Amino acid sequence: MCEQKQTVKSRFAPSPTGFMHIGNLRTALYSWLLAKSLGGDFILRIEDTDQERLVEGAVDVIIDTLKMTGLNYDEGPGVGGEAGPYVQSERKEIYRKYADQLVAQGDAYYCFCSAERLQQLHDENGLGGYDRHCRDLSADEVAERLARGESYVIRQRIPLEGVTKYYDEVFGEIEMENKEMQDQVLLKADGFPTYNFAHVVDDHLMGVTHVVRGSEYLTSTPKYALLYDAFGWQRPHYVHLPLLMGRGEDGKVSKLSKRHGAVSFQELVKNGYLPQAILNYIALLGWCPKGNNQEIFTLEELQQSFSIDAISKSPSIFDYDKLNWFNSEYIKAMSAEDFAAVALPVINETCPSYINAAKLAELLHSRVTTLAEIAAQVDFIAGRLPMEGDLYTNKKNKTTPKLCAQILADIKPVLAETPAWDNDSLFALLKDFAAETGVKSGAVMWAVRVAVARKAVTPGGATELLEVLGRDEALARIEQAIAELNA
RNA sequence: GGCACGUUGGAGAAGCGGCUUAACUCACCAGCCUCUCACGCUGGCAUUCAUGGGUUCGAAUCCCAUACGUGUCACCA
Repeated sequence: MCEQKQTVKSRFAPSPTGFMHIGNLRTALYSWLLAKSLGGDFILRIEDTDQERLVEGAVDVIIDTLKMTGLNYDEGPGVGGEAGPYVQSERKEIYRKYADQLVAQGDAYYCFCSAERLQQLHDENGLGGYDRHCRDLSADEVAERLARGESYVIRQRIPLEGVTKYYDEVFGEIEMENKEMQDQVLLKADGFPTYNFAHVVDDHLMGVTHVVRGSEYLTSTPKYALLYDAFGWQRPHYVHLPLLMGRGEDGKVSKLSKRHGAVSFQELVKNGYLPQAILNYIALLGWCPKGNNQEIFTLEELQQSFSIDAISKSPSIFDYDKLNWFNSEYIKAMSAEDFAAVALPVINETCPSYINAAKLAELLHSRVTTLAEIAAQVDFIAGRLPMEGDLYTNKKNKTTPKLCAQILADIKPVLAETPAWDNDSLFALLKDFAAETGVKSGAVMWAVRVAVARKAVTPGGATELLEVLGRDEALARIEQAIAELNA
């Protein structure tokens, strides 16, 4: 009989902070891709062991994000599973039990040091760790202090000598001298476990085969490996991801954070980015399909071409320019109907009802990089803008305020009488008018567009704007423009 | 400061010892298209892969050193 192959199981284990950091989302994506590309399961676990940082509704944010991005999970809050509960605060007793086992084995010990004492151990830079003050307390003393009800934590007893190594699927062999490691806290004074302990216990109990997380854990993983060894558990495959960085205004690069702009998924969505565009973009930050020559991928395509060995080791900088490009590509790829469905509500909310909203949506479709730009682009339709600067003077079309006044005065009656009010007819009409009067057609278009929009850049040309505005409003604006020009 | 990891253009990156006079994408620049802009199209943009040594007939690709960068040293995850 051949050995049965263990099914792959990966997890996403965020702490509920109230928002989904884009770096965490990418971790979730890669973790999901890894499991799914190998036909495995993906689980969601909530790491809420820090009682001081609890945020209401934060778990919903995580679940909603996974739902919106299509990263469905096979086990976790809301869907259940054999290894539940999947919320760490509900597993407190489990950790206690395993911590006790470690103490009994001599792989962990009670520490009664006060916060003040620990504070003093740190140098002026906040560096320096624990001095192992309680590491060798006698059993009697421990029992006595426990009986007295002294506050304590449980610390991991790291070997003083030797080297711990592990193999990372991305970074390869990682070695760490045991003397470099701290006797980290496993169980806190409030009885909750630390991340360092809880995730190890949970990953084992939940059957996680692949631990996918950011490379900030690269150097603490030996301690976790030691924990697996102490329990006699099989160590999981480690897959550390290169960090997502941001470049600050000072030009310095550091871990992507709020100071670099919008970095949470919901913030980006609020700013008009499409979930799939965001996902596509971050998928390519730190990973690249073999021989890549394309950029746009669906989740299914990503899943098909995903492989660990194509994950890069070097950190990558989050680039809003490229995100914008992805987003505009995704917007352009939307059907006219789908785009109208998202654009129309914005248009109807800001613009008067007599305009041709459908036409406006059509004009906007190729001109918008985020959904949030819609409102900004239609401001001149929503209401008449004040005239700013000398828009009537245009070098290329050789227009001057005087010429424009003339053109507008002449064209107004023609526009008032023309039977059809659609772009094609209007365009033909203005062309003919230009030919008849001997004025450059570009000049006519320019004069009309500026009169009607009072904006240098508009989503559409003169006749398109006329169609959107409708005859009455267009004429009214032209009349106002003539009056202003002659004033 | 100790330790760990990284280093291909402004950004993401392909490349895994000869097919590379370093793909592809974003950004940028120029031109075309054109009723402004956008879209679209065309072209340009690293003689060089952090630097210095080596190994080799041959190196961005292997080795070593240096520099620089980032991460980490919490009763936070």
